[in-house]
Amino acid sequence: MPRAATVADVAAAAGVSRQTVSNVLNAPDVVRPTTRERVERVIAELGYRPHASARRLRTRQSSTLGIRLSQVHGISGAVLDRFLHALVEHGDQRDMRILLFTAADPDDEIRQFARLSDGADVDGFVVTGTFHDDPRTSWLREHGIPFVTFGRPWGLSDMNAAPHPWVDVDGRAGLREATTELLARGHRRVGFLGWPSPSGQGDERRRGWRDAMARDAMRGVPGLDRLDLACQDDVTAASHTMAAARERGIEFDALVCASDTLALGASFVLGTGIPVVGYDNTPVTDALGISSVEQPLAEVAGAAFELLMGPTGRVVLPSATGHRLLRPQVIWRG
Amino acid sequence: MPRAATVADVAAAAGVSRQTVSNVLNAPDVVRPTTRERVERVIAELGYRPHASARRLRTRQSSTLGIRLSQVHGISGAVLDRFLHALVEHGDQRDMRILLFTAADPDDEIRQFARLSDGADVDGFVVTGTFHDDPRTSWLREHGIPFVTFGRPWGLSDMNAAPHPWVDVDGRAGLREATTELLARGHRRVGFLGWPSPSGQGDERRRGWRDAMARDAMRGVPGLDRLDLACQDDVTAASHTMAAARERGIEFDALVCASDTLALGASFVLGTGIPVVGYDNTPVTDALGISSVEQPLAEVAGAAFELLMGPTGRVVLPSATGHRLLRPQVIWRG
DNA sequence: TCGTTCAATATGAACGTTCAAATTGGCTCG
DNA sequence: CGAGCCAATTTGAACGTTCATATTGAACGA
Repeated sequence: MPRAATVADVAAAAGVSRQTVSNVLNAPDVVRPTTRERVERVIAELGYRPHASARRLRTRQSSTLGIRLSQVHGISGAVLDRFLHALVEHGDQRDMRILLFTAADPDDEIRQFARLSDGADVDGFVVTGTFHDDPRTSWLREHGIPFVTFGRPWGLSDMNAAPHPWVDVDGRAGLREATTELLARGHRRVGFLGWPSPSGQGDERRRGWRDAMARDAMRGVPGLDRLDLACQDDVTAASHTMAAARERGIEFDALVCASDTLALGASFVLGTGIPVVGYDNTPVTDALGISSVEQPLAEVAGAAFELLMGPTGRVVLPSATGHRLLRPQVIWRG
Repeated sequence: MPRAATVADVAAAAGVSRQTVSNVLNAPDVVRPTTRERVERVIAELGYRPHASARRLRTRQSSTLGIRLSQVHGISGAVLDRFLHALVEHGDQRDMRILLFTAADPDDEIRQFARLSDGADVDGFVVTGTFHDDPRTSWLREHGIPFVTFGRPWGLSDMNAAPHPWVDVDGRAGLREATTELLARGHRRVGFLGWPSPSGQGDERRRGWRDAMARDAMRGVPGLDRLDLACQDDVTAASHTMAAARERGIEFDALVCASDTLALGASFVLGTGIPVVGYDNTPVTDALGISSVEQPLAEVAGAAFELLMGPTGRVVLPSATGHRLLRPQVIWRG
């Protein structure tokens, strides 16, 4: 393989200076059209491609975002998968790359933040799975490193005044929509199977179900609390919880769940007659014909870039810390 | 945030030259211990971290491997997930990074190869999901770009004389082991549900089942072919195929499958009495208590690096194209 | 005593790009 | 007709590191 062409080679072959070649690539409008065409032709002939590291060294930006590849997370691992895919595709359009790293725990993740940003490996981070009093976001903020979270900053009184940009999916709206539709289809005793409180996302989803139930149903139905179940995010636990509820004499018309894992476990007990709605639209629910709430991951990825880069071509420390709350979509099946 | 420290800063503070600082990091043994300690102390004080892009520019290697993040892959998406995780962790130890890219089809993937390697974004690639007459591997070979495949070069008469390094998991051994164990437990009519031939991996797994059946069972059992079923890799298709077989009067003691997807579909029809073994050990089988063959993905990742870098610290065009065929492990459940 | 050798460290250049500032030359206008 | 302007292009330097080579000084043998 011959040595790769450089700007100097292109410049010589086209009879212009290095800078003009650079301009053809980075600021085409300042170059006279005839010159531009000539240079472009030479670039194509030589198969010239700018050396990424040289460019990064000079411009002092890596055009790369870091994201933690979290440890496998049960049945809904596909969510991170799809999110990653969306990030990479969106990044392509913006000339950004995605670099993976792993971490054992939040502190370790902070150590990786330091390593990657000190080494100028990345311009910023996409932080997933935020939680109450998240040490990661405060660390990044203190160190002036750009980032955006997928997940809102739980525990704040006013989400709109968050100290950093975030994107999230409105699980409450998702479950409200699912429940409302079930009620519209004539179901009355629509139950909820979620996670024990407190849980940021879990409680939001529960609220969505309550919203719909309080507004629409509750005519001659016992207290909502009887239909409100919770257990660990585990298939077997979900089955047990549902079976126990039945034994206590609680009957369900339909069920909405905080996750596909719970939906799967519940559907074994409820059988095929009673509609169950899960959350995350994992391949399993697709395969089994269970309805599910799907997060708009492509839009989440787009919003993440938008918040981090704005209309500009580079990652900036966002002065106005925006946010985006996206609506999920219910996929009906069966 | 103050400007990050550079080798020059460290050198000045420690009263040595740039090169000595560089040596402390890259060739500690040529520096006198007392000097080394002094420099190391200064490095710690200043929080110096080498600038990755500058180093890459100078050394002409990116210390990065590219891997395609393939489009969603049904129920066994978790496999790529876990493989990625293993790659990243292993890469950490070798000071290598993993860069993601996406591609719509093999030709597009080749275009990405060109883009990333011309731009010196990566030193090489990990290519997954090889198939018969794979244009990707020939392209990479022709262009002198280092790579290793996860998946053997299907279609060759002699795998040991492959034109490029590869790692793969011995699915045949996995299914042989699973089947042998079922026979040892007293099952006789052990069926196989796989994919239609020809299929590299699928046929290998079928062979594993046949190995065990031919060796151990077949005393007073009808022809193997009756117990050998195939359908698309789809839960519903698997259920239908099993149901149809039953209607034709074929009875099973146990079943081994080419994938967890098939195992899932089959287990719905067979119920809980008849043991089913899947392939890939996805979270679903774990959740449902279905046995499954697990691929040693961490070892695959290790072998990939080993083949690509050898004992050296850098990616090299492997002159001797080695390979590694790893044994999977059956996870018994239920 | 004086070259010779070798370990330890220092110096200058180079990797390929873009930034900042300088140069060129055609055009307008008083 | 010359000063002034502007678009187009060029030039020199710099980003932070490591390579290749040079320099230093102490130890050694004849």
